[in-house]
Amino acid sequence: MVMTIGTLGKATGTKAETIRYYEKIGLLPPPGRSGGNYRSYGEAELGRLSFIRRARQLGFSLDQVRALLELSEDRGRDCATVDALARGHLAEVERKIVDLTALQRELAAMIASCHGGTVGSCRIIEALGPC
Amino acid sequence: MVMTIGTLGKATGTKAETIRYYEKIGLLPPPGRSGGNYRSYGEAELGRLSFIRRARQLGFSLDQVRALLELSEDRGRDCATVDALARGHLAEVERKIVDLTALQRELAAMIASCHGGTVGSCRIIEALGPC
DNA sequence: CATGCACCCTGTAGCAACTAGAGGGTCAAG
DNA sequence: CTTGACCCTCTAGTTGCTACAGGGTGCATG
Repeated sequence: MVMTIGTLGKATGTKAETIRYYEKIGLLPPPGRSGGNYRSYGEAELGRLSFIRRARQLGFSLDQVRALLELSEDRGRDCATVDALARGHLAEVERKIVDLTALQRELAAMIASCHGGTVGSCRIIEALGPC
Repeated sequence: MVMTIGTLGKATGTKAETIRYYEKIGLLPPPGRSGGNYRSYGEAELGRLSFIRRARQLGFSLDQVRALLELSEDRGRDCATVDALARGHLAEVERKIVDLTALQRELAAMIASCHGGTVGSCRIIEALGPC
C-alpha cells in the first residue's frame, strides 16, 4: 500500500508541511520517490509517523520523541530508560499544572477585586502597577 | 534616580537583553542616553517595566500586555475592557489546566502499565506504537 | 487535445518571547 | 595604566511548526 504525502497526512492527522518538516529534521527517513518526484510512503512510515504523532499529543518534545523512537528500535534493551523519560515528562506536566493553578488563583482574585468603574480606580490595573 | 539597564534589570528581575528587546518591539519607549551612549532610566520606566513583568508573570502575552498598558494610560476610561481581557486570559489558563490534567492522567496510566523488562514488551512503547 | 483543478515539489520567511554570541566601547577601582 | 565589569549594536539561534512564492504533476472533463 503506497501513499502520497497527503494521504499519509490524512491517515495520521498531519499536514504535508509538517511531514516534510519531520523529514528535514531527521525524525522521518527520506522516503522513496515516484516518477513525478512525489514522496511515496508505505506501512512502515505510517507506523513511525503515528508513533510520533501520538507521542506529540502526549506532550513529548520532538527531542524526546526522537529518543523514544531510538529506544523503541532496540527491542532487547531494558525499558528503564523509556520509563524514566516518561516519568520525567509526567513530572514536568505536573509542575506545569501546579504553576497554572497558582496563576489561576491569582488571576481569579484579581478579577474578583474589580467592581467596575474607570481604569483609574481599576483593581486589576492597580494590581499590576507599581507597589 | 537614574539607572543603567543593568540596575533596572536587577530591580525588576529582567535581563538587559530582554529590556532592549522590549524597547525594540515598542513596549518600552527609547530611554535617554548618557554621555557614553548608555541607556538611562528613571522612576517612570521602572514602573512601566514592573507592570510589564508582573503581567508576564501572570501569563499575559506581550500583545495583551501592550493592550493593558494602553488601557492603563487612559485613567478615565471604563475598565470593562481590562476586565474582559483578564477574564479571557483566565479562561485560557483554565483550559490549559484541563488539557494538562487529561494529559497527566494518560501519562500516569501509561507509566503504571509498565512493569519493567525489555523494550520489546514495554507497555509505554506499545501504547505509542501502531494500534 | 486542451484545460482546469487538486495535488505535489523546493526553498524561504514568519510566529512567540526571548537568549546567546560576536566584536567592540566605557567607566571606575587599584 | 590596566583590569574587570558593565554597556553598545547586530545577528542568529531556540521550538514546532505554518504560510507563502513560484513552480511541476496527474487525472478528469469539455
